Amino acid sequence: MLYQEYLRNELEIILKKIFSENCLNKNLSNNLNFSIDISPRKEFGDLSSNIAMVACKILKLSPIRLAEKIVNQLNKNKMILKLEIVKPGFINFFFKSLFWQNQLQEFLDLPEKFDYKIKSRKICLEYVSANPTGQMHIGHARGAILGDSLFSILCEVGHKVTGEYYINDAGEQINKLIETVKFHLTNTRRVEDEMPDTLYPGDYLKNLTKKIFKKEKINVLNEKYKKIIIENILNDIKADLELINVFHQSFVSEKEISSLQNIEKLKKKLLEMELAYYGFQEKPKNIEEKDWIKKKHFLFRSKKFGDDSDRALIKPNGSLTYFMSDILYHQNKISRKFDLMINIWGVDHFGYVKRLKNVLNALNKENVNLEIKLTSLVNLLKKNKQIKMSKRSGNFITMNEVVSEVGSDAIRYMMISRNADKKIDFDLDIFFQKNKENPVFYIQYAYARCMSIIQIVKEKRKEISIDEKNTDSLKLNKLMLEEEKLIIKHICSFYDIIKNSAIHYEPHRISAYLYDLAKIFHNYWSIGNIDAKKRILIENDDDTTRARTYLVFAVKKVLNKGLSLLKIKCPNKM
RNA sequence: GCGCCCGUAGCUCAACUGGAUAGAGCAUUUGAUUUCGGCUCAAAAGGUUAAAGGUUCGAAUCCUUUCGGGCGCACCA
Repeated sequence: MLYQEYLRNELEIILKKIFSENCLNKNLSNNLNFSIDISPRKEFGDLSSNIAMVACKILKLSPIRLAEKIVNQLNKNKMILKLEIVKPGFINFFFKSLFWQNQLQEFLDLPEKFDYKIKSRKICLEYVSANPTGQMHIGHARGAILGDSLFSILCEVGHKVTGEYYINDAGEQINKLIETVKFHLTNTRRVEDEMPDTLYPGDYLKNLTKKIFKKEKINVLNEKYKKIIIENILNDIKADLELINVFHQSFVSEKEISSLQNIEKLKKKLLEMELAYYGFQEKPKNIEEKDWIKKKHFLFRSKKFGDDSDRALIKPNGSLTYFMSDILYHQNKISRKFDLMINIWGVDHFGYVKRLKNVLNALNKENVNLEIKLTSLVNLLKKNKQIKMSKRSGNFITMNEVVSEVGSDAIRYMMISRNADKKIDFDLDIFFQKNKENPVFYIQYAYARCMSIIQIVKEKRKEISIDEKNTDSLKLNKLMLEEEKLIIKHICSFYDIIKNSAIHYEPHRISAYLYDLAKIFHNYWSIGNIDAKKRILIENDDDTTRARTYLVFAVKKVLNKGLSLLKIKCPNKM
């Protein structure tokens, strides 16, 4: 059992006992959320816990007094070298070396599929969902990679996840797309400037039109052609996504979901439940009186749920708003019986979050579990200057271009290494460097070093004869260095990091963890340069070499698994 | 005008969701290694966590106010 689980169990048993002794229901202790951490400082031992401070209130004891009680019980534990109680009430644990050596063995003995002890849920994870009206840009990549990484992580801990792409293949933006293609069909020789600004600018659609229609003369773009155009764009998007290893299991078409029948059904339900009505929309606060044209819409009673004004569902011309089609889509998801829906949206959709949740909760009797993760903006930097992006002129950097410059690994790392709600300054220059400043290089280099050790042992030190499973004559008591203990501690917390990353939907915890592990491993490596006895491979000392190589196996395993979860390559050589 | 998010070292970011003296990388200064793998390692310096108040054993984290930045608040996406 890894130390987190082990120590938690021990502490919980003790706590229950103390609760009973104090005539309290021992189950009260179940809700206590105490922590077990790697101690932030050496003086604080190997591990530390705040258990006494968290539990003291219910027990009406001072934290120190409670800590003493807990420590008294723990003293019987043979693996513990020393226990200390510090100031406000922390308990610091000092374990025997044997304990950590055993932990390494435990870690490598774990089965391939780790049991995270999480209740498996059926999850619909929606990401990307870029409109099929143009190419992907770097902002799309952020949502795509966050979504895709979350997909891996949620699957890893045991959830059943469907990665889904919602195709906005209906509505206004598609009309605009078709108009743009029509323009290119009939205006082949005109210069860009003459393009009306109601159309999508840029060369992409111009070239696409050429590619699809070649020299065919088309007068009317019927449904068949519309479909072909959208399919072509969608295929380009999928190809771009593949470049950064992003995939979906399910593609859902807006057009199919928002059939007349479904619309009528939803309209009827909304009216019956008095959630919607036909009426005039209020003038928004940021619009001048003179610019405001009063129109009659089909409106959601958003005010009832604390919104400033009621929100349009169906426009005067009968077409759907984005909001309405989102309701249809989510009702469709709900009918597919997911335990949880997670959406990755750009922060510009922020305004919809509350009202979508409100309408879904009102429409459905059962609680709707919808989690919406918003991603902030991405700024591209080159030579310390921001690369200007102008969607209006059509001159924006496509994701494709960024991939061809820095590669998929760099993009993937960068996009998940920051909390979603913070903007990213993506400095492309960093990823051309082959040094510590480039975090991807740094982590991959640690992995390559592990592989190098393993390779040397296999080829030049055959007498060592070791692999992950062959642990004959392995003497882990040779691992006595502080650096080795630190690595073991980190490695054994790996699965907790993944678990927390899944619980909070935060992949950046994994990238940060891998960076830390790479750091302490490089450190371990380099102390061998100062003191030959501390090298991993030592002449004339097979036992130590074997034990240290075994540790390297563990580091390799973690780096490999971590990088694979984030879909970043693990190079054997660099 | 209203709502939400953000503000942490000169720069780019962490901080296990309320824990100990707020940590990393870059840049700066100093040293080690160039022999398992070369852009690797160590040390120093750098902070009133935007500001002020409050909550409690304990606050970057929670509450209130102010300042600054971003986004949203018809339609369009």
